[in-house]
Amino acid sequence: MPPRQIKCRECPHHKRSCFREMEESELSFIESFKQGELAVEPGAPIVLEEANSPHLFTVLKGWAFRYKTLPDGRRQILNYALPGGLIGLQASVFNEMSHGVEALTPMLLCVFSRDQIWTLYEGFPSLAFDVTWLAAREERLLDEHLLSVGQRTAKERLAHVLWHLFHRAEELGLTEGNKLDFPLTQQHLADTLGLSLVHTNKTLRRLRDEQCLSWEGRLLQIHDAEGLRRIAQANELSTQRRPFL
Amino acid sequence: MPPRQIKCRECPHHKRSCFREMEESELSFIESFKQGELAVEPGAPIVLEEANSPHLFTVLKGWAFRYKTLPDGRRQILNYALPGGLIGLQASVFNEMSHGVEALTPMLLCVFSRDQIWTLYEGFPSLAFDVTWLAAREERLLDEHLLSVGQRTAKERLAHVLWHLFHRAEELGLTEGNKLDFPLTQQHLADTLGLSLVHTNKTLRRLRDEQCLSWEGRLLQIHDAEGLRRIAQANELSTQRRPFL
DNA sequence: CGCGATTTTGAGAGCCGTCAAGATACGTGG
DNA sequence: CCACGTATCTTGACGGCTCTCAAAATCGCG
Repeated sequence: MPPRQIKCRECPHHKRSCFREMEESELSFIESFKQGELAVEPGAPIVLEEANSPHLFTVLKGWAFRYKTLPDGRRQILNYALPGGLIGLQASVFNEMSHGVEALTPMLLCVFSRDQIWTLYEGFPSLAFDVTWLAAREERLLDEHLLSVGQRTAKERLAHVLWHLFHRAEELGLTEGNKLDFPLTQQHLADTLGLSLVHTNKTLRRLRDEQCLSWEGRLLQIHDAEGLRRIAQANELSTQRRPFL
Repeated sequence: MPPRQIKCRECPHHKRSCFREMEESELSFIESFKQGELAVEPGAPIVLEEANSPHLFTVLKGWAFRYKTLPDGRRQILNYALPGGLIGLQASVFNEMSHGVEALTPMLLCVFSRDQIWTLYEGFPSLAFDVTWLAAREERLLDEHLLSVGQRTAKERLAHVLWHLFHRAEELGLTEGNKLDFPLTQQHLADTLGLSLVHTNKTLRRLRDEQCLSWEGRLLQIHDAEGLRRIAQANELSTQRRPFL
């Protein structure tokens, strides 16, 4: 299909309040940097775990997840990519990927050539800094996730991810009130939290029984966000404006 | 104490084969960037979990660990910092820290002012790229750690960290044959792996009984590295040369 | 020599995993 | 519109890995 090129300076995402404003010169540089757009279907691989993709992506629309697997098949979901996320930075830096990325919903990706990243560092220090910013953000999310999997109980973990993902979606305007179109299955949650599917299901039931949330089909509703936060012992989150490439 | 300034261009670390070579201009820039040196004692905090340190550090000597804690005191160790590691990048980028760092051994740190990081991005794209490289490396280590804590059994986790840390130390020339001066306590290992101290101890005993390793006092000896790797289902590691600031 | 930190071992409990079976939902083809 | 297959969700029973509690041994150090 012929990619419908959206001009970056007209990109609706740059106008969202959760992203920092860009200067005209930055926008036009990114535009020249952009190779095209890519649409992928749910379940489709965006990067394979062993492969060495020559591309760097920005998420324009949809959800994806990053994961690693052990030789015997056990899978750990590392993080989720939502609009504004960068995919494939590790490959750009190391020339090799050590994790896979798979789409959860229909997605629209902005494609960059990873060779060009060097010209970005040479020509636009402010954008180079943004790339580092995004890498550091991913690191912080992983820190928080690791704290969960290592120290929290099953109930705490579940409360934490759901609370966390809801807030990330909310920042991006994907929610309506306390409602969210939530594309994960319970298996995804289990692989995210290091729990079995069965135990995830039973723990979920307890959270529902306690009126914290409801989840039917793809519709997730958070009825007691503060309760979830308390259960998870989570800190309030700081909502800084972030870069969007 | 008056910091004994080692000139970067004479810094012994830059000559190690695991680090990339730097150009004269890069070295002299880093030198101007350097504020001084800091020595810290074992157990001393380098960055506090809530604090907002104005500094960015490079490890010249010694071991430290990064951690997060829950309000009720449970602690998760996120990663270890060895010579060549960067400490405080998140603070430089976000103006806030979300984890603490504590020294395990006597350390020597190279101190930079985090305000200057911007001039680095403007003046030296190659060094800016190096900062991103290091951030992406930390991300990859966290990915691997999360896979461990989420999916591996106690025995597999223990085999994996010990194997992993031994190799990192080996790269840096801190080992002698299969011997390593290992500064962690079993409590550190437990908090790293998300296990209780007691279970960590018992699992360690099994690895010793199987002749995989021995550990007396601070002396760790790996007798069967390949066995550890097999138990952990770990991939061989790629030893790319990496930047050192 | 004595005290605190660390390591070690045993006993019992509980959180969570595995196994198994059914229920529900959804897309496809007849 | 119904039959059917696949994916997902749900629930119960049972087992085991890991936790907590407790106490003793060992080490490091002033």
